[in-house]
Amino acid sequence: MAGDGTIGKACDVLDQVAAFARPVRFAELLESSNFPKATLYRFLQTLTNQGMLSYDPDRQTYTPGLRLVRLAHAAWTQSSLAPIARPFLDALSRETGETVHLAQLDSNQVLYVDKRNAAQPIEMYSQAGKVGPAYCTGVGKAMMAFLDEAALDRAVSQQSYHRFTDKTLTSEAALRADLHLIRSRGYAVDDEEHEPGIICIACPILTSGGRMLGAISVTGSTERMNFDQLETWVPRVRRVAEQIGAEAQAWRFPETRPSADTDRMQAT
Amino acid sequence: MAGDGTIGKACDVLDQVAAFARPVRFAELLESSNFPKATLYRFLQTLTNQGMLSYDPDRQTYTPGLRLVRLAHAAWTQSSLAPIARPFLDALSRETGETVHLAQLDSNQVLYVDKRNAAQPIEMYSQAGKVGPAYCTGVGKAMMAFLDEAALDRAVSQQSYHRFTDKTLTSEAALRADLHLIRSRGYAVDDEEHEPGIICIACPILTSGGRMLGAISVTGSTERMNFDQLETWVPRVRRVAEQIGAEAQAWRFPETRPSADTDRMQAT
DNA sequence: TTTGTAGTTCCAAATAATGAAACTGAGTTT
DNA sequence: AAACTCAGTTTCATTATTTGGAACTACAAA
Repeated sequence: MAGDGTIGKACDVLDQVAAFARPVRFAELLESSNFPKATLYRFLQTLTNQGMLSYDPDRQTYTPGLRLVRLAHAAWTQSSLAPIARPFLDALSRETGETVHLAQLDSNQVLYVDKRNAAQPIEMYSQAGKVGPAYCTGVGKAMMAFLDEAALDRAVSQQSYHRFTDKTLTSEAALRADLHLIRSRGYAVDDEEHEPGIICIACPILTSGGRMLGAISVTGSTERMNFDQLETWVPRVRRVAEQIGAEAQAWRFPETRPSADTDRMQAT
Repeated sequence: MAGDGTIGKACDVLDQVAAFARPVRFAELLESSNFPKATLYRFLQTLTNQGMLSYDPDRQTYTPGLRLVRLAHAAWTQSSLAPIARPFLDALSRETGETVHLAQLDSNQVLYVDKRNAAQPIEMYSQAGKVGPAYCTGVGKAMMAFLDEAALDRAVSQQSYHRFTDKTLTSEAALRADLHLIRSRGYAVDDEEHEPGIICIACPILTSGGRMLGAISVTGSTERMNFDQLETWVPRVRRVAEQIGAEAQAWRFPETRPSADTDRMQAT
């Protein structure tokens, strides 16, 4: 992808290891990368040494390392969005009784940053950190619709347009039209475009200056409800999104921030 | 710390940004680093460009980037421990009704990888990814006790020995003695060594070859229970630790692993 | 023993990182 | 308005690091 020097290459290697959804051997990585043997080898050494990768000597495999978990923790708690949004998600989840998501845009994909699940208790990293397509999800479209022109063009052109269901929008033109509608209306819907039976409404989170920070959504299933029922939540979701946006903006210069991390650790 | 070339330096910068528990300006970073202006500047550029950092143009501040969250998700799901341990933690939490932790050792600190909270619902990243001291926590001591000699020496010498409470072990000698006991007995206790009123028992997770993978703990408070009551859980915790160890080992070559990630996404 | 496969090390050539110094530009003081 | 800060950005000759073909090792299978 990008190639800013040594650091860029190292990041590529990290992504590659992460892309295998399992512990991976040197040879496999070598095959799927353009790096020469020795070069890749040294990268793996260095990254392992740094804790960015972890190496299992028994099985001779690499996986993404624990240091990433540490750093991601910092990313989450320092983010200008997730910690602020947390209590709002709690409330929205309680009120609606449905699944609630907080997402941000990361290289034109949807990255789920937090979640409240209707049924089960929250599931740690196996939820947050997950990525999904932008062109066929509520949060994805809500976010793209509020990008500035240049960024929107880039985003639209970088979608895969894979047809997940009959209703998936599979062309730039169709997506653009929907985004236009979303922008004027202020919220996005996903009408089984990603998964059959799954519908959702989503609102963007914006600063007063109009910068798009992320999106929140409420998801339902066609088995339990129809679209009209789901759409009754739109005003509420929009208000919550506005509140989050306002609070996020308010932390202009936190100086001392009431750290989302300060909750008693009590862990031993 | 370590300095393997450009990559090591880049990782240092990431850590530095993460260490400020808030969005941080260029000048602040410059002050707290040894890098010359231009060098640091270029690192920040590149890392931001790569999504490892995120830059807020409004406030001119850097924070750890979203790409880290994505990568950490992969680290968690691909880890040979966390996904396997999950159902066991659920069970242990249900049975004991107490707070349960899964931890791994990361540069001789305790890194909490998963958690079940007695009272409240789970708290996302603000829990997993957190780090703590090893010399005065149950999981920390349980893990150190089962390191090989060289690694143990290193670990013991790298603790800070800050006195958190009256009961904190504050010397290498005292810690070594406790670790010796722990090793022979098979479990560790934390008797208010980290926080007053907080007690805990912890068992290491080992492969059959004796490699230490992590530890689990059950935590209680002196207000609700005494040590004897808590220690009745030791056999159970030990058994769970053994089971996790066995399963972790069993995934020698998963080929297709029943991915902890396969839970229906249903997110839009 | 030979052959093959997977991983590791070497070192001269190619490339990228370095950092002092100069520059910019928005805001402030004289 | 000119001079001055201060925070951030760019330049470029020098320096240090990365690079990768090829040679090597270790082990397993034929």
